[in-house]
Amino acid sequence: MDTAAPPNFKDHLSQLMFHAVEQIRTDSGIQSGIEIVRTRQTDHGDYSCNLAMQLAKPLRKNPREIAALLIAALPPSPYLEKVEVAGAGFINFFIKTAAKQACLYNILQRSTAYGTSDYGKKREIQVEFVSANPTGPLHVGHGRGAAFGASLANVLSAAGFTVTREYYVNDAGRQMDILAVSTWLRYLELNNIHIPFPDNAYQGDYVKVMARLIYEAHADRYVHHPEKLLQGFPASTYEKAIDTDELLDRLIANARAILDQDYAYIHNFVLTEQLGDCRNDLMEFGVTFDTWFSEQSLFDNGLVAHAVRELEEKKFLYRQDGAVWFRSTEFGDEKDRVVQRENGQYTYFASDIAYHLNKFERGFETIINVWGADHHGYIPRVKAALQALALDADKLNIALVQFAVLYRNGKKASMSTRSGEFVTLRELRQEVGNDAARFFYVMRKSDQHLDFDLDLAKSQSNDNPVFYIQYAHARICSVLEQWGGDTATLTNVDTNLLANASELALLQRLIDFPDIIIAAAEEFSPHLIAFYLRELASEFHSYYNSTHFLVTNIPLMEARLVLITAIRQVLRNGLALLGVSAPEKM
RNA sequence: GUGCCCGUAGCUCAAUUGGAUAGAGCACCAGCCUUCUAAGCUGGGGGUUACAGGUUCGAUCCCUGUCGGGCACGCCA
Repeated sequence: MDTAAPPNFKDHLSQLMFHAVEQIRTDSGIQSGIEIVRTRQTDHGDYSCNLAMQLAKPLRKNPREIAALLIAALPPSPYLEKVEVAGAGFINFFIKTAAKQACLYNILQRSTAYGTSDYGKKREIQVEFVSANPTGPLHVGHGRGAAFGASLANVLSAAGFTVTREYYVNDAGRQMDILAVSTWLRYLELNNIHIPFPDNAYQGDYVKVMARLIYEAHADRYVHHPEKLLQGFPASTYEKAIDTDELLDRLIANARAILDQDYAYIHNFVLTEQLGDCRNDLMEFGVTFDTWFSEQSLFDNGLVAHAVRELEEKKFLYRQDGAVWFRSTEFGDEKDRVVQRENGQYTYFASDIAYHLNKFERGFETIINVWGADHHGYIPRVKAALQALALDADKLNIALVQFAVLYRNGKKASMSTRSGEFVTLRELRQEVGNDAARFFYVMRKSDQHLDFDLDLAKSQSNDNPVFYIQYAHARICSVLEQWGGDTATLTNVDTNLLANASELALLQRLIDFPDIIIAAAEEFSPHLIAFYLRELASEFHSYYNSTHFLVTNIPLMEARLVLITAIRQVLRNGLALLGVSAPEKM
């Protein structure tokens, strides 16, 4: 067989078509990148091109006629069996079986690198995802963003982009102050000082755990004049204000004043604790980051003030009702937005402008923000700010991820904190396992609501797509183990013997893998990988049931072993993109 | 009320972004294990792509309207 690795057939055909177009019409206006698609039916060949139909109007000619001209002008190719005009003017390409068979060695040789391409030309892409406030454990909603973002980043990287994975840490805002005060109140309780706990402070048990850690390490070291905490709030009014923001803000202000330097200790302690927990949780989930970007650093380095000043100089700010507003309506937003409050505090939006300005200054060619779908209303104002700063807002892509709804026993599992049903990502992972969680989260298009069936995710049955795919991998491992040889020795095998319909279909499926990765990268759609793997596994299981591999005819056996070894490799590589393991035994 | 997203088989979802006869999995019915893992396979029925128009060689996809569902509309993050 031919030892030279065949090219990507899509790219190859696209180039052939480009040359053909140049032959028949030099002023066609077509530069390159002529679209070639896979066909759905085998009698339409392997690949197809609709260019003739698109040229029908400008050339004022019958599309079938144009197709015939294009085919006649096509440069010769060693990989093509035949080319046909079909239907309304489709050009259908049939690839030589030998050329497809030659791809098998390419898969084995490239091993874990098979499927990767240089499509992205090493262009720099940043994917920012999760970015949950470090004020408590990650919940199942964050889980989908984590799984989606991690898989997307893997896919982009495999498609040849240089990817930076980033987590934006909201360590500067009011929410962190609320957590610090909540923890201090719990700590005071451990010191037998009981102040009614506000309804809108952090209620979770993890707050009590942090309080106990401080108590055990420092005893009553941080008990300072708790009576002053109620300043401005006599007991009678306190009870009434138990669920108001005014009370919370007063408690924060008083705690800062009372604790002074020690406030920073508690604030820093709870931040470190929660961020560490979050990082461990994600690491166990197979989700890692290159950069943990601190919101506080934007303030410390003067970047927020800098960004606001830029907007000021460009005349996009004005003062009204004591606050400073950004004229985002000039760029299509529904209303203008406050960047600095009446009390002098910058809004979250202000630091976000600085953050995005900083992202652009770091030189990324594409920036992807993975956000929960509930943030969609926030997009116009961020893009407006970028435009106001004379930046190319189209470089910023927002991937909205819809919520996941958990189902147990066919019924919605409540997600409220009180119910005791699971709310945290960690509990989900413990119940269904990391593999099922990672796979189920990306099994649907990200902008679709996800019904997460807990019972299905746990079930070890053919209904469970994760096990179905992993089972295909384990079956191959089992066959190869019983064969007993080393797959690395399968180098002089006559792959021409792989000629029946299911073998040819599997070959083409394996050849599709790099194109699937590119499509998933282009469309920010890792679910395409999940669907692809389901189909590959399905075709393999069918093949397995119809064909015996370990036959006495040695050349035939070896040819089939080469094929299933290649399938195993693609299953592994695909599962790796999704962060799912490929067990050798099940 | 205004804006964004969505509506595909009984259920959960695909459909190479405007292509050829709209596909899978559950569920239902009928079959396949003394042979490499039955966590598997084979066959069968199931559709006016919410509805009504429009654009063109061609529409699940684009435009308009209606109905239905979700989300967002703060000097919160």
